[in-house]
Amino acid sequence: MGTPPVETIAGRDTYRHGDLSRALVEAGLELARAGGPNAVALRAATRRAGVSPSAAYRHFADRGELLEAVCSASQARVALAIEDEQALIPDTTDALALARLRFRAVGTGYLHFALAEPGLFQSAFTASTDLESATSAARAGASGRTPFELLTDALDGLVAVGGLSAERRPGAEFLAWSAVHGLAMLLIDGPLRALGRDRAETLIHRVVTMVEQGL
Amino acid sequence: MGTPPVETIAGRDTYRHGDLSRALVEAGLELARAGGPNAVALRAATRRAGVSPSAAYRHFADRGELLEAVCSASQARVALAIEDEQALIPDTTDALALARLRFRAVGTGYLHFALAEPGLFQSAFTASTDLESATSAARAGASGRTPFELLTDALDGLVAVGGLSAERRPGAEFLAWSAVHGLAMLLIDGPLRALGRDRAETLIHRVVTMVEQGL
DNA sequence: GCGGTAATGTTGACGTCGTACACATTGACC
DNA sequence: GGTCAATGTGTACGACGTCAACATTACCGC
Repeated sequence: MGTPPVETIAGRDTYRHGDLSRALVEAGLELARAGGPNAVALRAATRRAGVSPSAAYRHFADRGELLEAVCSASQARVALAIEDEQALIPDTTDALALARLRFRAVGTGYLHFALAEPGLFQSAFTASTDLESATSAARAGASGRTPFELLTDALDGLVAVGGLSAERRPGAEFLAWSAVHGLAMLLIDGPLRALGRDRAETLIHRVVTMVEQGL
Repeated sequence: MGTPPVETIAGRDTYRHGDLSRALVEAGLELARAGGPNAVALRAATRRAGVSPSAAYRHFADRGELLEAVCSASQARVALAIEDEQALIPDTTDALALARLRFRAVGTGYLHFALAEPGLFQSAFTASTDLESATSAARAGASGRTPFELLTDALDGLVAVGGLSAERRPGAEFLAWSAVHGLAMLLIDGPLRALGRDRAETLIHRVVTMVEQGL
């Protein structure tokens, strides 16, 4: 007799959670959105998932591994933002103009995401990542490409239509990335934090133009 | 009778410390050098200063204020690095060439410091700072100018000798800073972390050139 | 169907951190 | 010389990451 213990464990009727790994990453994303990478705490994430702190260790070796998963998920969102920006480009028969617009959209999409979701943006790129992992599937958007790959694609597209000489192509992704990433950091974290939306937009346009001309 | 308590408190014979504020900042700098801004812990700093944790609160409102002081000190070192780089420029009568070299030295000094002292560099610029505080005396080098001011000086110098049109001058500091700061981040923290010294040096040269041409 | 095993979650503990409060010590000034 | 403000100490609390021992359950071969 006696009623069986339904919901004895907060928000859960079974002993097993079911999909804790994903739940922790999603909780981590919320924490990152609100407070950046430093706010991604193991205990806070497990609390949100309705699970005891140690449970996280069945899925992640330590906090760093959870943070890395959150980082990958954040990068995937950056990729989506870039793809969205590229999708706004009107149809054109001018291949060169199109390639240029696609290239610019990488930068503007990147920067608009940084402004719209500073916490996620910081988590995406301040948590340490190396070049190999910058091209891993977990960080890709709808097209299956990571932000870094979307950038190299755009540069290759420029070369294909003569918008960039092949001799200047090698390493160009790092030049472009540096400029755009740096502006993002200054706008979010740094001395340009207090800049108004309009001024920020102007700067974004100028930086992307500088890259286009300076490559 | 009985011997008076000499050195009862670790590394100190008096109850008062004497210069705790400075000692804490210096301890904080060591921590930052070794582990970046996240490693700047109040308790660790007080431990190194041979003082109890609460003592720090007589000089800093909270950890954030200590971190900010460490940040200022780190920026002062960046300024010194830039000044050192500029001091290496050989004498020339060609005013334009000199202005260009002085401008480039800002970028290369900045980036060389980032590579040589990544922990300090991160602490200098990731701990949030706004534009007003980017021009405060605590962050200045030997010349009394902050890194940001050294950059604006170099740009003004370029305009003065015709190396940059006056119409392109406004906001140019942000373009230049973005590119250089972004590369620093990618080299230290980001995907370019594993790059060799030579490749990094090549990239540094190219980014500075891109800025020069793209301004 | 049944029992064992591996996967998954819980409990309790330890050492770290930031911070607050009450208390102790001391230099400096009337 | 006594008082006061400045400075440092001790103790405590809650949050954090992490570990080891234990509990519960899904699944797989019999």
